[in-house]
Amino acid sequence: MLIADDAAPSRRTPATIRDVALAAGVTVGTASKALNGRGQLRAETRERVRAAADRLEFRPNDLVRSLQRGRTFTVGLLTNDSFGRFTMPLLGGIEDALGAAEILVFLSNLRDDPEREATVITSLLAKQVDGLIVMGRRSDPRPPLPVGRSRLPIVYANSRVTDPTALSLLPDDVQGGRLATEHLLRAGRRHLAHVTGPAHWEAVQHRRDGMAAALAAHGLTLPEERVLCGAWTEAWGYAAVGRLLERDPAVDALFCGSDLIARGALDALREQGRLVPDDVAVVGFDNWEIIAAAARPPLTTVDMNLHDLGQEAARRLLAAVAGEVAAGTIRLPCRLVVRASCGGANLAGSDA
Amino acid sequence: MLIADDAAPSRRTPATIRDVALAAGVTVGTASKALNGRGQLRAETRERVRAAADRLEFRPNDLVRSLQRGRTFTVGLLTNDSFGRFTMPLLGGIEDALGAAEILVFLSNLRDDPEREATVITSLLAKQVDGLIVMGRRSDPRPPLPVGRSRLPIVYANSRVTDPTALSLLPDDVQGGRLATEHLLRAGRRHLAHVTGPAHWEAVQHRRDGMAAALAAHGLTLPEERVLCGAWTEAWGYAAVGRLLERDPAVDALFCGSDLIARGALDALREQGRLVPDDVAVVGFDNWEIIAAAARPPLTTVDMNLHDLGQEAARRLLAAVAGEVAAGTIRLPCRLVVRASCGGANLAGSDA
DNA sequence: TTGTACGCGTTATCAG
DNA sequence: CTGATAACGCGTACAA
Repeated sequence: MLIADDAAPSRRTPATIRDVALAAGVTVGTASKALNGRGQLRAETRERVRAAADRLEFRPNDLVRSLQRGRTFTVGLLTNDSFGRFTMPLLGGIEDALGAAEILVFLSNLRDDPEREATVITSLLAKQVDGLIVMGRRSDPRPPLPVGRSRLPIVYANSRVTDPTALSLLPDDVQGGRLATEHLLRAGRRHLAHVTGPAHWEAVQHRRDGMAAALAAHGLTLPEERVLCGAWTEAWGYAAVGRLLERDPAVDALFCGSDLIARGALDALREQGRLVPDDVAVVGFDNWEIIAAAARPPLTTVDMNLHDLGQEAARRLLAAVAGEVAAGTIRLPCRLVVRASCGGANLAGSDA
Repeated sequence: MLIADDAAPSRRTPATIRDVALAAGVTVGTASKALNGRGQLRAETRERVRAAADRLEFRPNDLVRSLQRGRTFTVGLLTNDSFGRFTMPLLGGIEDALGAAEILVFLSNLRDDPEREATVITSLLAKQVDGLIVMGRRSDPRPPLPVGRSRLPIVYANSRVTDPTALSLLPDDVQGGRLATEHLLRAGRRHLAHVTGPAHWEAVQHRRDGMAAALAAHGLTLPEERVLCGAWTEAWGYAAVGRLLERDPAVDALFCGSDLIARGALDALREQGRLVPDDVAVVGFDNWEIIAAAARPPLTTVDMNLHDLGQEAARRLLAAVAGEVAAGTIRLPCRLVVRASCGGANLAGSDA
C-alpha cells in the first residue's frame, strides 16, 4: 500500500520538504540541514537543495515547527470595542512589537458575550496561542479570563481585572488630567471646568483627580459644580456646556473627558457666541485624530498613547512567555497633542 | 534514554492524550476513540477516559489535527484601514459566519507597506491559513496578493483588484446613491446637490451615477455644477457647502458622499442660517453610527452593510476552501438608515 | 559528507 | 472491545 506517491510534481498541493529532497536527489534529513544551514554539507549539495526549494516554492510548515518547539508564535487579542477606535491603535503597537518576532495576532471581538468568550478562548487554547492580550471596558473590572489551569500568559491592556496576580497596563489618567490642566493654566486660564463621562468610571475619577491636583499646585480648587459627569457622547458635551455657562458664565477653560464630548462642547460654545480659544479654551481626551483634527477649531487633546501601550503589552507578554513573571497595574503616560483650541502652540514645550 | 517520563502529573505542561490514557489505564488509541466517540468501546471505559480527561483538563492540540486534516480553521484578514471603522464591522460579519465553524481570524494591518505585506503573507502561508480576506482602499485597484503559486483561496472584501480571476465583494454604490436620492425626492426635494470625495474614486463615480439615474427616473438632471468632488473630510463638506450655496442658493437637498462630509455640511448650513431638514435635507453615506447619530440633526444615511458583506465574504471563502471556484465582482445592496436630517421618518418604507 | 530513525500529539486503520 | 502502528511535515541526534 505504501508505494511512493506519484512522482509528478503536482502543483495543487504545497511542496513539502520531501518533494524538495526528491527533486534534489537527497534524503529529507539532508534537505532539512541544507535549508537550515545545519550540519556539514558540501556546498554543491546545499545549493542544489536550495534551488529545488526555490523552484518548488517550498515553505516550511509552521504547524510542525510549532508542534516541535512548543510555541506557535501567535497571540490572541480579545476586545469588546466594537468601533475599533481603541482596538486599532493597540493592534498597531502590538504588531510593531510582535512583527519583528514574526508573531501573528488572532483578533476576536467578544461583544461582551460570555458564551462567545468561552468558545473563543477554547479555540485559542486549542490553537496553542503563546499568550493573550485582553482589552475591555475600563469602568468595572472584568473577571479574570476563564482559562482554567492553563499556564497561559495574559496581559490586560487598557482594561481592568479583579485578579491581583494579573498584569494590566493602563494609561495614566491622573497624569493625563494633569497634562490637560497644566496646559490650560499655562494659557492663562483660571476658571476651569470639567465635562466628562459617567462618574463611576475609574478613568473619570482619575482624570478629575489629575485636574484637581494640577489646580491645587497653582493654589486653585475644582469646585464640585464645575465638574459635570454624564455620558461619553457629543450630545452630553453639548448639553453640559449649556448648563455650565448658565450657572457659571465666568468659565474660561474646559477640560473634556473625551474628544466626542469636546466636539459637543465646541458646538455649544459656538452657538452661545463664545469664541474658542479666545473666550474659552478647550482640551479634549483621546486624540481620536479624525474627530479632533476636524473640530473647529482643531482640538488640543490628550493622547493615551495606545500604540505605545500596545507595544509595551506585547513586550510584557513576550517576557511572560519567556518565563518572566509580573503582576500588578502599570500606568503609562499620556501625551498632549496641541492643536488650536487653546490658543497658539507657543505654550507647549514644558511638559513632563 | 527513552525511559517513560516521570509519572508525576506535573501541572505545568498541558495534559496530552497520553497523560489521559495513562491516567485511565488504556492506550492512546483507545483514549482517542473514547474522547471522539469513535469505534466500539465499553461504556465504562469511555467514561473512565472522559473522567481522566476532565480531571486533567485535557484539550486536544489543534496543531496536530490541522496537520493531519490539511486544514487549520484559521483565516487571515488583511487591512489597510488604520481607523478600523471599516475593519470592525467586517470583522464582526466574518466572525459571525466563521464562528460557528470555530474558525479564528488573524488580523493584520498592512498599513500600505508592501514590505510588511510580504512578510505577513509569508507568515500567514507558513501558518497554513485556510484562506485570506483582503480589505483595502477602494480608489485604485490593488495588485493581486503576492501568494506565489499557492492555491490559497482569497476573497477581496470592500476592495478592488486588478486580477479578473479574483473574487471581490463590494457595496453596490450605484444602488446606494439611488437609495439616498430617492429618499430625497420622496421628501419633495427637487434641487439636489452632491458633495463627495475625490473624483477618481470609483465609489464616488458610482454613487453619483446612482444619483443621476434616480433623478433621471423623475425627469430631473444632475448638472455638473451641483456635484462637488473633494476630500473625505468634514472640512471639505464645510467648505463645499459654502461654495455651493453661493452659486446656487436654490438647493434644497444635499447628498453627501460620507457622514464626515455631511457633518461638515451640516455645520456650514447651520451657520448660514439654513434649517435642516426644513430648508435643506441632507443624506450621508457610511452610517458611521457614532458620527451620524450624534449629528444635529441626526443624520439619515446610507449603510453599506459591511457586517453582511463580511459575512458573505466569509461564506464565499468557506465555499472556495471547499473547492468551489468563483470569480468576478459581486455588489451587495446598501440600506438606508432614516434619522432626522430629511424630515420625518414617515417617508421611509418604499425602498427596493 | 550524507542517510537513518525518532519524536512532536493526534487520528485512523487494521490486527488481535 | 482494545491495542499496536502508520502517517501528518519537519528537525535533529546519531550512525554510517
